[in-house]
Amino acid sequence: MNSDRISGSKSKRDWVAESLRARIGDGSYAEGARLPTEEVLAEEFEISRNTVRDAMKVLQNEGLVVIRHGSGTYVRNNQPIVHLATSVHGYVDSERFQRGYAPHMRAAGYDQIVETVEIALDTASGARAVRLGIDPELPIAQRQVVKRICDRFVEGQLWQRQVSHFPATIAMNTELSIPQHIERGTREVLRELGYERTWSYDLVSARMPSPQERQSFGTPPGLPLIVQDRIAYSGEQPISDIQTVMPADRHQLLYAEGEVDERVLVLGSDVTLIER
Amino acid sequence: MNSDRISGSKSKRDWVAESLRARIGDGSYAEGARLPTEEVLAEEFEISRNTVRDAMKVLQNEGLVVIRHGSGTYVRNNQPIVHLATSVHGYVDSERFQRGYAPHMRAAGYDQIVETVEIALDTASGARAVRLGIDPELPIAQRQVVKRICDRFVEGQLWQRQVSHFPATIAMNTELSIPQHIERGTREVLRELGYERTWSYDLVSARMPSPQERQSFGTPPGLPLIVQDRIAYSGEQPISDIQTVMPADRHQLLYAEGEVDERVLVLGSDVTLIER
DNA sequence: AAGTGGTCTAGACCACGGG
DNA sequence: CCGTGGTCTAGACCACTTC
Repeated sequence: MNSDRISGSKSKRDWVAESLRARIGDGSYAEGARLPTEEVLAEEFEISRNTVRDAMKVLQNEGLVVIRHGSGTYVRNNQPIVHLATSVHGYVDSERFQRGYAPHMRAAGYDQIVETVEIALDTASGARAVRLGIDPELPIAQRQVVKRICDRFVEGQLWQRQVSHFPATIAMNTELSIPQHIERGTREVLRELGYERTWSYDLVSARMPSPQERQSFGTPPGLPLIVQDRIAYSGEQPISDIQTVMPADRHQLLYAEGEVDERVLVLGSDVTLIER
Repeated sequence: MNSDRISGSKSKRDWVAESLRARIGDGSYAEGARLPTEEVLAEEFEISRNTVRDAMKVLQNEGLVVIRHGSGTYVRNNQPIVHLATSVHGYVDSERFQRGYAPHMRAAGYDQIVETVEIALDTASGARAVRLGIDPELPIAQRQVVKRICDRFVEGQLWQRQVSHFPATIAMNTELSIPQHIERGTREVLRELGYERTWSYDLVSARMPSPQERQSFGTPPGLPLIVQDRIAYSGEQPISDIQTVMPADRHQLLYAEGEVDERVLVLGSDVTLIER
């Protein structure tokens, strides 16, 4: 049944992982199907259950399987949920989620799109201070920023988190420092305050979540987060740093040169443009 | 010494991981320093070595420590090598690395920038076929693509890998299907072939590397890859899908609305623009 | 209640690196 | 060489889901 392990060539763990990987690849274990139990596999491969578990962890970290406590180990469904897109010519406003994203998600059959807003006063330091045009060496009192945390829930689960930072000199004692949804968006509020956005850039990176983040997002181990930082300017003055954190299995970013047109529709119907 | 574990509140593994995390956080274990051996920690926490190892794996997956076989476990150095940027208005050509990136890396003190080129004939399927405007249902013979694999090495280590796909109808039997560096870039070759780029978009995602990729890149466990796909068009005809895969600890993508100017220099001196 | 994965142990032995 | 982490085992018991 099993191609015998060439003794010494690799560890049992890797041998088992490779065997299972092959079975998943050729469809022996179909998508979504439950794998044999650890005990059964241990017998089949004539190794201890602990070693089977090690192999399972390898597969889990590759995102091939999902292990469910008390239930079994399943071949991970291909993540067809790829979507979300943002145009560099648009503006990822901290609270326009409802207008662009939520309707799309609802159309896709998801309900219960909830958005919560929190406010915190924070001190900018390091890279974020620099991006907001604040000298990180200044005393704390002069490095204050208003932090707006916007959590988007889909079906009761955290879908993405957006943390916006505004220099306190701009946002303190304005609508921006009130923990309440702003229907017209923070960009408009900034404009009314005399800081019209004239330029912006995005920084995109990826990292693994902390244990708390993994719990918040409900993501399996081995799933990275995409982090997008959009820094906006009014002339030479940085006015906001909007950070969006998204699990990589449900999000993909789209950046288009010039106008986004119907050609991107080849990607499928799941392209959402936030703000044009 | 240790804050006693509140029995039952959490697993020993998490308790130990948390303790070590705290020590790393407050500097008890400095950056780059070696942690006590697994055996010593097992004694200190009065648990078995296996459980210590489980805790170590947790920390490793968070990117906090690096475990070196035969040597010890070390607090991971912060990766200050963040950089690389690309402008959406530029064109990430499959081989312009030398002109934009290599000089920058050399200026930063890195030497030995090597680029290798391989060619393969492949069959497009699934999402990639769709992006290249090829019906995935067509017979294999009509779904052929020329695949150009471009590996960039820095100091003998794989730094990033670029895999370009061109429809075979365009690239077959042209300079594009010869495994040799193209100094003027593939964009120019396409133009000469009558396919001038008129539009493009990027898809950015992140995922964990496969075991082979981890080995190629020499990255530690728990480090994701950033994947950028740039799809270029000539009119309505997709002409290339250039995929760049980069470890997330050494790369960050920069997308700017309008022209990139000196304002991004606040990010530091490590901003490289590939092709304007 | 039965079944499945999660935690933990004690110990043996292997593989790698330079304390 | 010695010390370090890596692999593997057999088994006990716990936690979760419901096959």
